[in-house]
Amino acid sequence: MTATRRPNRGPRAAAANRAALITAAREAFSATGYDAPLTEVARAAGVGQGSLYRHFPDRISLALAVFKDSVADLETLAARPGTTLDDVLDLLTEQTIASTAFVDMVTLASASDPRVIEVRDRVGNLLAGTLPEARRTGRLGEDVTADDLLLAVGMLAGLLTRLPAAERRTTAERMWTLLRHGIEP
Amino acid sequence: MTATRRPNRGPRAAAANRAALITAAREAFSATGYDAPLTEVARAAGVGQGSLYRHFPDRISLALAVFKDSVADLETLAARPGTTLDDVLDLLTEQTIASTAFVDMVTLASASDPRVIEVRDRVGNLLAGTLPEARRTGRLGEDVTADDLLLAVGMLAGLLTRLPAAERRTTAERMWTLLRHGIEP
DNA sequence: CGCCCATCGGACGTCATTCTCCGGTTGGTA
DNA sequence: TACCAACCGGAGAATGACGTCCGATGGGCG
Repeated sequence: MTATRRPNRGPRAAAANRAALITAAREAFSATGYDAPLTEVARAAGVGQGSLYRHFPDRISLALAVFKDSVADLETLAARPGTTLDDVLDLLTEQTIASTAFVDMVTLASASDPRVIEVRDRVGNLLAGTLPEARRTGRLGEDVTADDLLLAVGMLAGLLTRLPAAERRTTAERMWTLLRHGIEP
Repeated sequence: MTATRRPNRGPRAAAANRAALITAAREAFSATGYDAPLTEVARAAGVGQGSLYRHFPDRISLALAVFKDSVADLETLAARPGTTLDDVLDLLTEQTIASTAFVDMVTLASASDPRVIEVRDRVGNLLAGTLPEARRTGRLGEDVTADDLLLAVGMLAGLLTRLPAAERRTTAERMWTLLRHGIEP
């Protein structure tokens, strides 16, 4: 019955294009920021704009595909027993240095989009899970919430976006020690 | 000798237009951010684009005119005897809540412009002047520099830019207590 | 073997913004 | 009063990004 419509030129080229787009977008987001021109992403992926917009109707769906792994990594780490708040924040910072776009997306105007909200909530939740332990061990003030932590990372990202890539790591580390000290009791 | 060329239609309309442009720009920067369309500034000032670009050849010169007062206020405050680092930071934060554009300009790409560098240095210097006292009274860690403080304000501005105006004050205060705690010894 | 259709790529229309150019206006001065 | 230099405003060219539309392509199925 060949009931299911099977793509013709398809499954191969389509998947390859999709993958190429994600890779190109990851680099563009990293280099240029969340605002990177999609036109440029398509060019770098060696793909027409038509294909780009077919696979990813808007910037958000492309970004979600790019950062799917990032969130998964965070969740895996947070789920592992013995993981502390510091560990999670370290990873999140590392991701932010590599590309501010993820945090940008979650903080930006697009933050009103349900898909983005879902992602932010996931990050918020996995952060929240590590808070009690951090409070017990005196690493975190009683009045600091998961929201505060997200805002702090948002601040950091907001600064890094404007910095030339070369200075990001140094600056991020300076500011991060400052923030970490700030959230202590 | 009527030696000096005197403007004809001039001194009056020109000065009024200039003032109107500065006022309009201040509002636009505050509402929309440093990226506010200059076209809109001209419209709001009731002035043609030609006049805008004649008075202020580029965005930076307009912004410098707008924020001249802000820097002056900071310097006046810092020069007053008895002023502490906290006082200066409070004013700077207040200015940032009112409009992130000032800090944006100093942090952004345009930061390579000599005129902008000069302004940033002035702010850096007046901050630096209050550091010794703050260290003595235990309000500031030994290893925190004036640069760090500028970066911290830059972070805050980076976050506020992305927030709807209504949430700015609350968020700024939360993050600011966190930062202030962070710079303590 | 040849048709068919899912998929491809990029040309194109739209829109927002920047900045320039130039004909028109005005008021001080002779 | 009449001239004209300085100033005015806005039309519009240039740029760069977005998102759509459509003719071309080529792999699978009959």
